[in-house]
Amino acid sequence: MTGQTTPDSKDAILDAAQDLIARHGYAGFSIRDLARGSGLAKGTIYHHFQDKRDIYRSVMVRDLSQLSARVQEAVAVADADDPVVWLRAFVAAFLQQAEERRSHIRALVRELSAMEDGMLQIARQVREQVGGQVAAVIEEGIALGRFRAVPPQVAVMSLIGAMNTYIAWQLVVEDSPIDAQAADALIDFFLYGLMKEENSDG
Amino acid sequence: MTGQTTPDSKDAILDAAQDLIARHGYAGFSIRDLARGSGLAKGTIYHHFQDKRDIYRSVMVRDLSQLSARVQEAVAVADADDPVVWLRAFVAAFLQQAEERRSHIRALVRELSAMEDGMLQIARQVREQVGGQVAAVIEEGIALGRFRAVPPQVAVMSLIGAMNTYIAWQLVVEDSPIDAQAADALIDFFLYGLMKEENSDG
Amino acid sequence: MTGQTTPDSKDAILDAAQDLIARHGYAGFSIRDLARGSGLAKGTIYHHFQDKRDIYRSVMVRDLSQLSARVQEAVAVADADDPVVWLRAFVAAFLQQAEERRSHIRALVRELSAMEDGMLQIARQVREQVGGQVAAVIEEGIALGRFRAVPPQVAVMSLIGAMNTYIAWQLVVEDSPIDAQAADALIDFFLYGLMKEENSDG
Amino acid sequence: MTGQTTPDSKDAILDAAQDLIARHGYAGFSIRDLARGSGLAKGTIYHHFQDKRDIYRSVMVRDLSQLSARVQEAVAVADADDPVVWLRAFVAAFLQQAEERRSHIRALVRELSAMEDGMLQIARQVREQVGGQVAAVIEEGIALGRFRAVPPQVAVMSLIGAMNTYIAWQLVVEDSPIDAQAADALIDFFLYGLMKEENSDG
DNA sequence: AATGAATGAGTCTTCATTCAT
DNA sequence: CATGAATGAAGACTCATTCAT
Repeated sequence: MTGQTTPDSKDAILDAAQDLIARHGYAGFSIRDLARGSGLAKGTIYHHFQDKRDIYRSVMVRDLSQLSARVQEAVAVADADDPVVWLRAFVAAFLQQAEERRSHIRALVRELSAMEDGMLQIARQVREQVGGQVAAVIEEGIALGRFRAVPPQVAVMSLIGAMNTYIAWQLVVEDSPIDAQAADALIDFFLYGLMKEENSDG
Repeated sequence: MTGQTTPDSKDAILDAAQDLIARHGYAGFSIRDLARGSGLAKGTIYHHFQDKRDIYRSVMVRDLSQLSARVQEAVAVADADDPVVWLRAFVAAFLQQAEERRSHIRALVRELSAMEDGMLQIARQVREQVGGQVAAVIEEGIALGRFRAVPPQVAVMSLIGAMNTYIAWQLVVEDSPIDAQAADALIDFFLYGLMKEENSDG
Repeated sequence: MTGQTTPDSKDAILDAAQDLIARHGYAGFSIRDLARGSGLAKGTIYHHFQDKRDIYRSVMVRDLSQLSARVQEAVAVADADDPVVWLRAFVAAFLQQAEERRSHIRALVRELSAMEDGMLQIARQVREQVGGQVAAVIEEGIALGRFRAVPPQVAVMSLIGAMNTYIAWQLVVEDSPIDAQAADALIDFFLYGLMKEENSDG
Repeated sequence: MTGQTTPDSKDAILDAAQDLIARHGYAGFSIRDLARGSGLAKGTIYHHFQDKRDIYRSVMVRDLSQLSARVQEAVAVADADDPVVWLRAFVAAFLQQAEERRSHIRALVRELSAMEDGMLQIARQVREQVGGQVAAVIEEGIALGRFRAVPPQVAVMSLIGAMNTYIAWQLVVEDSPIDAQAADALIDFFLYGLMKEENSDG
């Protein structure tokens, strides 16, 4: 009943493409490899997608929405009433996502600047969605009198920035896994700067 | 004054390559374009460099050292005795550098994960050099009793992370210039989290 | 009214093919474009025709017979007793046909030499049919004592040749419409060479 | 001393291309075959020419100028004072050229309508050059009182048209050689229509 | 130091065609 | 009658690189 368009091999292509883009970037992956990787003929790929760019675009759209959804979902279970708890859950989910999708992160990072306008809008949406949620929680914390009155955007940038840099160096440069303890130190530092007088969460 | 060995066309190649890499990334730029851009013949390029990788490596080495030197230089004039003043100068210099080298930043961001080991070591050196300097200043601030006792690496990551994220979104995604006020808010938030009881710097 | 066997989509394909062949020639048109142009799926085209060649052949057969029929028909109304009147009517009909089917003419011209034997036979038939008719009229004129005794084939070639060259340059090279006055001058010159002593026709 | 740019392999490519275009037309010949035919690598072809179109253009330019030059040259030896002699020489040279370059003629005929503007201008120049010469001779004949006063363009079209049609059917459709006797009849018919009272030339 | 000719593997993409549904 | 998924060969063209001059 639902418009099922046999997304069988289209997904196979997308899967293989995601992997290849993660490893070699846009310019660096070839349709030939994609055919090999997806088990389909080159022609078939062009039956499902118009372009190399079209494939790239589709992969990125799919991935960004997955990323967003997964973080959302992970955060949903946290106690929504306590901003501190929520933020800790968010950091944990975000870093875990990164850990699980190492190579994908690399691709995103690498291709960020090569993105075309259509893509960037999607990226912007994800940012606004995720960043907006974090900002809302921070504002709530301020309203509750638990956080001091800082511009929420600045706080969001600091938090996500610290995480991103940590991820970039840990996963991309050092090629070593996420360290839970380091992650804790990170959120602690952030919360200290954010909170009023009482300790982080002790 | 410096021992200039008239590396005339070698620099021309490097200049053209820097521009091209900034625009298209490693896999996306071609020797043909490089020849066109530098005004030399393809053969000549191979007379000066062994490889495409060799060109890439050379560009990155030159750029990273320039980046590092410029930040160093800008920070040198700041009052080295007051950690707060130093950190503010550092943030200003770092962001200004980014502003001036937009396209180069894009390239660095994009190519980070594609870097080979040799390159990564250079990147690591820069990080250690720059990050180490920041960490040293923070440690000094802690020793002086002006900052609270946090793991310096965490603080460094938070500061550089916030800046990077800000830069990435401002320059790469939004394509708009660095905003001095936003930069101030950023360092204020960071310093508040870092300092003991007194306000950021008044 | 006519025994129409509802060859619905077969004609749609032929129509689209005629247009495409006119524009790009045999090797230059693709089944994909044909599918797009006819509003049918590629598979459907192969349901109606065996081959790309088969499509081509069918288009040409249809077009040549249309061409022939239309000229025939136009000439039928002319006074069949006066060869001069008939020839003038023929030239007029021929040139008008060309005017109406510009692009088709182009295709025919372009593909003439690439035609396979089967096609050439059809072309030959048309030539013999049309040329034979003209030759017959000329012979009749000779018999009536109005034309001088020339080899009819030579006369036919001169007339059709002049028209073809005129058409080729006017429609194909210059891309400008048929000029009635020029057409008159053409037939006048021809008739003068053909006729005995009296003037062309006043 | 002359700017010799080693036109060695460039000519080899042009030669092979001329042959292939003659046989298969523009859309029908492939760079791969061209490489094979010229004994060079695919890359080398693109070192000398920008495009497939560029190759095509170059071949046509070269051929058209050759054609024009050869006819010119052949006609130069004829008695320039007698227009009738000149015209007979012209027809002979033109038909002989056609005979010698069968396949080339086919290509020209076939590709006429696919020609781009640049090419058409060249074709136009050749036409004006050749046609203009013929027209001049006819005008001279009129001035000398040997030909009747006809619009020279019409006469030129009739003559060249008859020849072209003859060539087209003989070489392209029938694939049989030029017949000297038929050629004679052709020019005779033309001259009769052109001349005043005396016989063709006997 | 510099060139331009040459290469062949590789690029993305389109081709005509088949076939299960 | 009609489709759309699938194919692999072939399409034009670019690649990084070599080498004689």
